Amino acid sequence: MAQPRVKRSELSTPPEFAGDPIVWAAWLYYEERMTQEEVAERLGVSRASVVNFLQEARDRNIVTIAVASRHLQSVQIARELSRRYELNSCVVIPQGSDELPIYERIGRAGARLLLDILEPNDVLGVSWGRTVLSLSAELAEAKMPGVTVVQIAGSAIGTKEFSPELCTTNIAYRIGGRCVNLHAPGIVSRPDVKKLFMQETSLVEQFRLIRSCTKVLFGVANLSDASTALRSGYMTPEKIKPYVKRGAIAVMSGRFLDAEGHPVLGALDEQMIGLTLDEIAQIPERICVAGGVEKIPAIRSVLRGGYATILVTDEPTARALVDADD
Amino acid sequence: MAQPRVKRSELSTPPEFAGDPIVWAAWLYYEERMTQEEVAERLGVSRASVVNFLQEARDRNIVTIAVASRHLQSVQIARELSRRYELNSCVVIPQGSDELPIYERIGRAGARLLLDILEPNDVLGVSWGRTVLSLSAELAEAKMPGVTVVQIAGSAIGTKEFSPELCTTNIAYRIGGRCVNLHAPGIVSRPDVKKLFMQETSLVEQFRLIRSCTKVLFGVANLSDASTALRSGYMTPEKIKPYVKRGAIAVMSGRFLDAEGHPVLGALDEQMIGLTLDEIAQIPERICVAGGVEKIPAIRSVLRGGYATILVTDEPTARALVDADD
DNA sequence: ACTCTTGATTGACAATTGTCAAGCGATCTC
DNA sequence: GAGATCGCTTGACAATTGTCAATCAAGAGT
Repeated sequence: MAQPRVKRSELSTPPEFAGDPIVWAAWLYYEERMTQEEVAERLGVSRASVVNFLQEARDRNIVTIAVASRHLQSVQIARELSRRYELNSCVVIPQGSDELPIYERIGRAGARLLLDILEPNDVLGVSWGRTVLSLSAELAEAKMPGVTVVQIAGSAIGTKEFSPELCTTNIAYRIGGRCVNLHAPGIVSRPDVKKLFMQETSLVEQFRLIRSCTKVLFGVANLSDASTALRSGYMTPEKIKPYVKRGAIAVMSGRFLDAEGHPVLGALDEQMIGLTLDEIAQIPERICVAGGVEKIPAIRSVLRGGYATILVTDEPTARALVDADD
Repeated sequence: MAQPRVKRSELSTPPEFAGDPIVWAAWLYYEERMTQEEVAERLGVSRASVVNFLQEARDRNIVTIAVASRHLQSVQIARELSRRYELNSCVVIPQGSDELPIYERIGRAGARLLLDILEPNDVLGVSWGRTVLSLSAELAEAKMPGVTVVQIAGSAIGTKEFSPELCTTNIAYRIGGRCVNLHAPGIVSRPDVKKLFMQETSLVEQFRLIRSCTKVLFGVANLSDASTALRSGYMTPEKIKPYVKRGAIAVMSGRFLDAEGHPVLGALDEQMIGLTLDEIAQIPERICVAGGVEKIPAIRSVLRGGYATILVTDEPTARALVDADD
């Protein structure tokens, strides 16, 4: 039954068809449940090659393997969190291998969830940060007709591997939607400079769009430890000092919150270009992706303030949030 | 590090949360790439249980594993078929294990493709048959906003495990769309009975909807061998005799075609309730799911007649169709 | 014509995964 | 309350899968 074994290079294989054995190996293995040995025989290569084909098929997203986010939402601890903080929905990922940093693991769960809840013609506001960037990188490709992705907070300088725009462009590209970036810094030097920027017609239009967001996606940072905001030079310790003095412990989308979830306003707010906390709270569906024990107080603050309708986090953090007494 | 091993039944596990360990096993194994042993340790159960959990997770579609249909379309033989018969797209599945019947394997590929090409607000016409039924059973659950699924050919009596309505209801249920079944037999006893039926307001409305289909899905049957149509009592040998005499070799959606792909009309056409071939040809996107060497002449006839814009078939059949001389 | 480099392929071995019969405990029946 | 039954769990073994260093083919450079 087995065909004679031929090396791939001996077959007349124009380069554009080189994917064939990979696709077929994937089909036979994953859909028809043949063993790798059977696939190898059918394709006329060694089993080791089949292993390589399958690896490449996964890498190139020819096969997709994903845990449906609605099932993560039905996990007990997720339900408890939803009830406690009146969330529309909540995803809790189990404590797993520590090989990947927590924000990548949460980013992946957030990516699955985002695809499940995005609807055609949504306008998705996107803040920026480490977890949001991970989410954008983990997103599977999918066609979501008519979706617009807009940046809701001005940019920081950006390091080699991280620029704020990457969050929006990644997401927009993968879901095949329109991408609208804010062409403005997140913090300008003086309040009057902000006014100048905000009068620019392009920014006026962008803000009109931003205020029509149907969903928004953001992370949360601590003020105490080295967050992306600090490391990226977006904020400096002296700039945030007055906020800390007045009780600020958390930052979301560049804005400050105290432990109770109340906004902490200050001079800097008049220099920031991006949605305010009040404006974010107007958006119907607000997805917060954040986890890790060090962020617990900050996340609690966001939840108490009612700024999130959906939370994606990890198990230890979720337990701490449920156990917290108000 | 390992938690003490506790039996699931010793934990306070209200039945509605019984899925928890299954969901988490799935996440840890498939998303975090832990080994089953690590998962077992983390969950405090034996590895054998993890195997069972993962099995159940797959069965219950908590994890989905699927080969993207657009990659099957890029396979060489599929491109050749597309060029040869001017198809918009073509999916060819490789010859695999013979454990599953050919129509189930093609049904699965068709299911993947359907999800890829369905767009919001589509009106999908669905014929009925063995392969279409398999497709409907293999379809993954997904929300396709605003899609309507309509039956385009009246029903036959239906056997225990197969009723024509199942094709439409399955598809509609899984994509979360509206389901419109034809409440009429596929073949009535006399032409004047058909006229009476067609004047019924409910049928008039249904046919108006059917004629607005944006996509249509159908199989093909041979006339020579025992097709579903014959086995289900929908047609009888004596009824189809006149058609065979005049060259009919294929049936699609209850209507007859000759080897060249030309319609073969006859007395029976005036007793059939359902779309005519001409009406089907008006629909913009026409998906034909059919395979198996015995169906080659019938499929070729459908392709020659230009009744399909998308074909889902298997490799040996595809090769035969490409090699055929016109 | 020879050698070097690159990238795909392979066989042999190690690790992981699937199977299955036996075990265990909860619940039901008489 | 003994015994039967059902469903879930487990340990041990068998089968499958992943790894990796060695090999091979083809093209580039001298």
